[in-house]
Amino acid sequence: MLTIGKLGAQARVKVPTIRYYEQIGLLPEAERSAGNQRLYSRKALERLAFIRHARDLGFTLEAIRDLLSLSDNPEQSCAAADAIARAQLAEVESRLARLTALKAELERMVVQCAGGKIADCRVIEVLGDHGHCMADHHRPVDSV
Amino acid sequence: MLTIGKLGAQARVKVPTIRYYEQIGLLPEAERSAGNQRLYSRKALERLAFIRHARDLGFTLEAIRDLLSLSDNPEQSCAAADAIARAQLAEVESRLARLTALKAELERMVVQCAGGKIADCRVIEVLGDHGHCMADHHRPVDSV
DNA sequence: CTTGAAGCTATAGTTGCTAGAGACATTAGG
DNA sequence: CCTAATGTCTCTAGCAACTATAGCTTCAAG
Repeated sequence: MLTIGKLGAQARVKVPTIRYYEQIGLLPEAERSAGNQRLYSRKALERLAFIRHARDLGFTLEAIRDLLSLSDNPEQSCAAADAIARAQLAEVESRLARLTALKAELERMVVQCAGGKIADCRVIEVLGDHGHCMADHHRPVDSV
Repeated sequence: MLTIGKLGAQARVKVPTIRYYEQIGLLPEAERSAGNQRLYSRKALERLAFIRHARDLGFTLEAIRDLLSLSDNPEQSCAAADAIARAQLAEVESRLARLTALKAELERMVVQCAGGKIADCRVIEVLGDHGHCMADHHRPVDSV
């Protein structure tokens, strides 16, 4: 049995984050020691590793909740999990496209800034005028 | 003079967002009509367009605050604005790299899911096991 | 002159954590 | 065995950057 600190170290998840996951029901309530400290099994570590990995891949906690409920009921069809992963892939591809356009524009801005005064600064100028845009990146680029 | 709704439409910024920007001091307090409604000049529209564009490019509100104070003092050197833009570019490049790795893994997951039962589903399996990772994307991928 | 859209303020909610306070538990060293 | 340091507990509040709701007032069109 692992204490919360060891668990966090093994899964590379911070301790308050683990407690937060328990609070929102993503992790079951942990067993407790005589002194009321949380104790975790190897199974709990696997579940947390699953969550950590899915977060790294950009899944929201809601999507992870779905995936976990799928893996808790392994007799169902794989289609649902597949759909979640496909949706996630589409999202990632869209973000990639927008980020690429965005990178081009930032590079253009930086190159054009010739080290003069603000008054001539292309960074400021480009930011002030949509007409200078080369690409259609005009949708919120919020989260990976 | 524009009402807040017209301003929002022209800059493609939602009305509550404009009020929020005023509240946090990113926009100056607007003039008011006799009936206490906010009125905006063309200058205000430009400032809001600047913010909108910078947000699209992924600048934080804090970075935008800095850029705006630079553009309010056009006699200074351009170096600070350039530094902000360069930092943003570096951030975007790092996100691009991680997203690309992530996309590869999601594709692999989707391909491997052959439409069977969850018990054989690679989506779940890959997410549960860091050993399956092909790329080093194991850093928080939080925001674009 | 009426009615419906648009505006106002204020507050609370969102996502995914992170940080702090103050109290109790555990462990390593002397 | 005692103590000091570290770890853990609960609870609350805070972060970014909005978004939504409620309950009101104002404005513009017909």
